[in-house]
Amino acid sequence: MWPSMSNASNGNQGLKGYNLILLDDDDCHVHAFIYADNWKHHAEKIEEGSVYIMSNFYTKQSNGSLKPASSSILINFSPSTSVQKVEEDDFMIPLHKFEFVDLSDLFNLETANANIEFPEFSTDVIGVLEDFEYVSKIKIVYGEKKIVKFRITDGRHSHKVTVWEALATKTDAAYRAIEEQPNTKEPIIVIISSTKLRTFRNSVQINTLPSSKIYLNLDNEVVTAMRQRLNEEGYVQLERTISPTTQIKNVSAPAIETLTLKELSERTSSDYLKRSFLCKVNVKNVEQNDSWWYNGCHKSKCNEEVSKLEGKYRCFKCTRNYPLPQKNYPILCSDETDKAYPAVVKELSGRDIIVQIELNDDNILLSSTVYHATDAYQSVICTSSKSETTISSFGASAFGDNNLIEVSDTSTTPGNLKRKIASNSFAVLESVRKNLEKISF
DNA sequence: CCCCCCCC
Repeated sequence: MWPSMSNASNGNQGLKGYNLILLDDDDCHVHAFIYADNWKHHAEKIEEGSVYIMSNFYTKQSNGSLKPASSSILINFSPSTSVQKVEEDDFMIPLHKFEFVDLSDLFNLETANANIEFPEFSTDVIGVLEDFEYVSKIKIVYGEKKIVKFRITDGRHSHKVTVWEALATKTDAAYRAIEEQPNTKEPIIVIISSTKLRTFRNSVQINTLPSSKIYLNLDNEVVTAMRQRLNEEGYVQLERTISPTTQIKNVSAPAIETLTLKELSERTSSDYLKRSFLCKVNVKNVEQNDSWWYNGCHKSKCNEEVSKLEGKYRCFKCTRNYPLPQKNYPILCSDETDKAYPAVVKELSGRDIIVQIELNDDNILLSSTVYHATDAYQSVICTSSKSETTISSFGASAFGDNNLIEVSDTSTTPGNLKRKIASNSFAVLESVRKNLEKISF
C-alpha cells in the first residue's frame, strides 16, 4: 500500500488516494486504487499483508507509465465496494510477488525504455547490498531531499541505487538494525520493488518511486535462492564498514549554469521551465520615477503592480488583497560591458552583480525577457591581490549577526580569503537582497 | 482521478 499525493504545482496538496497491490491464491496480482473520498470507508480495515474478500468494485484498463504490476487491469473501489477481512488464511496466498529482472538486463531494459517516452512498467531487482551510505540530505533544484545510496550486485553486475525521502529513512533504519545484530557476516540480500531505471554517465542507476519497497534479508525463498546462487558463483563480499555516523551530512548544491542574457533568452524549451541559471550582469540603470520602487503583489512569482482600493492593495492578476504592498525595485541590467553607463543614480548602478534567475511561464511560452531573479551575488575586485574576488555566499553568512561577507579568492592567495565589506555598502546589499525576489530587469 | 522528478 502507498498513498498518492497530489502535486504541489496544482496548489492542491493532499491525499489523492491509496494504491494497493492485490495478490490472489493463483499468484495473480493487480493494482488497485481507492480515491480519497472512498478511502475513509476502508481506512481502518485494510492492512498490508492481510487477506480480504473484496466485492462490488469496478475495473478498467490501467493507463500511465511505471505501472507497479504487470497487469493491464486496474481495480477501482466505489463507495459501495465491500471489504471483509478473512481471519484464517485457508487460501495460502503468499505475502509477496516479485517480477525480478536480472541485473545484467537492466542496461538493455533502460535503453529500450529510453526509446519510448515513458517505461510502461516499473522494475523489481534482487541482489547483495554493498557500499551503503547512511541517510543524508541533498539539495535539489526545488529544495532538499533525503536520500540513501548503495550498490546492488549479483557478483557479476553492480548498479547504483538511490532511495528517496521516506523510504530512505526506513531503509537507513533497517540497515542499522542489521548492523547492530551480533552475527552480521552474511551478505545482506536486498529486494527493491517497483523501481525506475535511469542512465547516468553510461551506466544504469536504480531510483525508487512512491510505489517502491525495499526488503533487507526478507524471509522468503527467493532470498535463499539468491544466497545459493552467490555461493555457487563464489561471491566474496566486501568488508562492510560499520560507521558510527549518525549526523545528517549536507551535500552542497549542484552547480548552476552561468549564461549570458542572450543565451538565457534562447532557453525557451519547456525543459527549462522553473530551472535556475546564473547571469553575470552589469546594472545599467535603476529606474527612478517618483521613487525607485513600486507597490507590488506579495505573492511570490507575481510581479504585478497592486492598486490601492478602499484602503487595501489589490492585485488584479492574483485577485487578492493585502493590507500593505510589497515594495518592488525594478533595475535594468546588461552584460554588454563596452557600453557607456549612465551616471550613478543609485548605489547599484554600474555594479557587476550575478543574479540567479528562475525561468517562468512567460519566459518559456511568450519568450519574455523580463526575468524573475531569486537570488543575487556581487562580484568584488580585491585590490590587494589584484585578482578578482567573488562573494561566495550572499545568504546566511552575508547577513548573519556579524555582518561579514565571506569571499573566495579565485587566485587562492592565502590570507586573502575573507574581507569585511564596509557597513555602508552592506546596507545597500541588504536592501537588494531583501527585495531581489521582486526585481524585474 | 492510478503513472513523478529530484542527487552524483
